[in-house]
Amino acid sequence: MTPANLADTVLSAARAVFETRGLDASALPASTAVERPRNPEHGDYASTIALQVGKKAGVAPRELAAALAEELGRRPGIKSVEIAGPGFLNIRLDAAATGGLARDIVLAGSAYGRTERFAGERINLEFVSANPTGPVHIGGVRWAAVGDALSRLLRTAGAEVGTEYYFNDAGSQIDRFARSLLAAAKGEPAPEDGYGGAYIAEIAAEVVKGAPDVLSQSDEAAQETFRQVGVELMFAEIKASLADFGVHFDTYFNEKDLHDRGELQEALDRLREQGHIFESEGATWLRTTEFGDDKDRVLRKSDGDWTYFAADCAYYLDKRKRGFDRVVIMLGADHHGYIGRMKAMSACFGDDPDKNLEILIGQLVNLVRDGEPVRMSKRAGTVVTLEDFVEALGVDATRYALARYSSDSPIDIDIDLWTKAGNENPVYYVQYVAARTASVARNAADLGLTRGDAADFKPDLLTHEKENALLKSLNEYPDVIARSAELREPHHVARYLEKVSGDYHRFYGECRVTPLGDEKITDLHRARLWLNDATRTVIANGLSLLGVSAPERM
RNA sequence: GCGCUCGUAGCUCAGCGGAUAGAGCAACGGACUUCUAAUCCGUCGGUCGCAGGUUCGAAUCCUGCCGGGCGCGCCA
Repeated sequence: MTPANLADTVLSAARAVFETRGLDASALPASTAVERPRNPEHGDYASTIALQVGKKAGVAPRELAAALAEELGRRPGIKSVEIAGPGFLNIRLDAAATGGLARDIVLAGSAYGRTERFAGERINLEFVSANPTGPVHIGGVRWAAVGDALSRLLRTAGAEVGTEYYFNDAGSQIDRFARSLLAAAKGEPAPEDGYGGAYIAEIAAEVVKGAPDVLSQSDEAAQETFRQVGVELMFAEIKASLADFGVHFDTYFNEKDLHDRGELQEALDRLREQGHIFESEGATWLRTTEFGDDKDRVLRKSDGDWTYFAADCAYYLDKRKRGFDRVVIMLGADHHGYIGRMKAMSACFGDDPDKNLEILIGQLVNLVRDGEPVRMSKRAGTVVTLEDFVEALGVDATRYALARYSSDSPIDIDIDLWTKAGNENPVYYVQYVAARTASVARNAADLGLTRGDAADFKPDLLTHEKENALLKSLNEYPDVIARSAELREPHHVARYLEKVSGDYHRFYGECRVTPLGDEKITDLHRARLWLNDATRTVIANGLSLLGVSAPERM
């Protein structure tokens, strides 16, 4: 029995009680949940439903709880129900009902944890979105890890997800990039407003290698070559470093296409139809203040040029036209000022900004060595890059470290901590369970111990306190995923895996899986092997959501 | 000034309106002739920033204040 099943059972028992007592069933919630009490004396699971609906239904919570306890106690799989405090229901399950899940988990394999929670929802996730003027830097790194994990989470929870990287290779930033390349190729110092760092010289050298006569051209023509080829090289490098990091995007979207296809004008027309456009001081404005923004925003400047915000509008409209119900954009904390205008823009299109547009803000990340933030990259000069992270920690530790914390909190990633081989390093702690379960399974196979047929599995043998705790944790996995996906917070998955890891290590310490010496193989050994393998399944599935490997050996 | 965000153990952080607020680190003390000790167990450690409010019940929701971070352009 899963927690979700139990919750349904509680609700149906409540309905039965309401019916026999002639109570108003509208006081009951559409769905309920059971929680796992901290204190083991409070049972395997607890329900607060009597507390929640007692008053509404006009019955004292304890009285309602008593009736519910009686009804619930008759349901299959439930060993006992006690009433505690003001009306808590403390529920204990039959060992077989809990233990049976170990088999279900093993048989489901990599599909364990999948739900249909978000079935039918089309969600667009945009993250990283750095322009190709340099390597992916620290601001994008957090979202590369978190955004990618979120996309995997949402897919596992049943959503149809499109990941997207938005860039602009035509703006003034790119001009500065091109001028910087040209200067580097000519051995001149970087322009005052240009880009520094060794990568500029490297890219410039690459360009010259591919087009040896470039420096004999006029500065104007040369700069154009550097712009085109340089952007191509830079973008290839960005994609390669993201790929090395395990991150792939379904769509790389160039702002230029919005211009070429006239989508900015289309967005403007659409907004005008909705009645939110006005002209002032020669410019064209969107009245975003109508929907709570601080000030109205210019879409088209008095010189006729489009603003960046106009492209944002067109891009949003483009995503919506492609059928995405939810447009999710992940930005760094320095961009949180955009939320107001973006939400208002969505409303101006006639959308519901609470539903159709989500903007997630990620706080700052520091890479820390010896207690001091690492500020500079060897290659990029002014900032720390994705490669710096991976070089310092490796892919697994980097992804785990970034996905482990709420994006709302600024974090320091300590190089010493995340490269340690010990339980103070969370990624090792969790991966060690993957290795340990694999090792136990190998040893079992060597001794001729196999799980046997699913039909012969005896879940009621798993009665040890540590077995019970581990089973309950494993059973929470689908709920953790669904909740994590709903909140857009992958860090819950990491925290959950750490909890499962602790439960497994404690189980391992007290419950021997493989037979000792010439001990005979028993049903208990086999039952524990099911539990061992179920643990490996959950750890492997969870780590894969975070893009982290589940090694067989360490 | 306005807006967003954070404030929980010495440190780094979890915490779904529920019961005695948790984990890791640090400190101290234990556990390997047996499945990986990269592990486990125990001890120590709290005005959940402050003050009100809502609630049967608040770290959690609301309001105000204090403190830290960030943002407030016809820039990109």
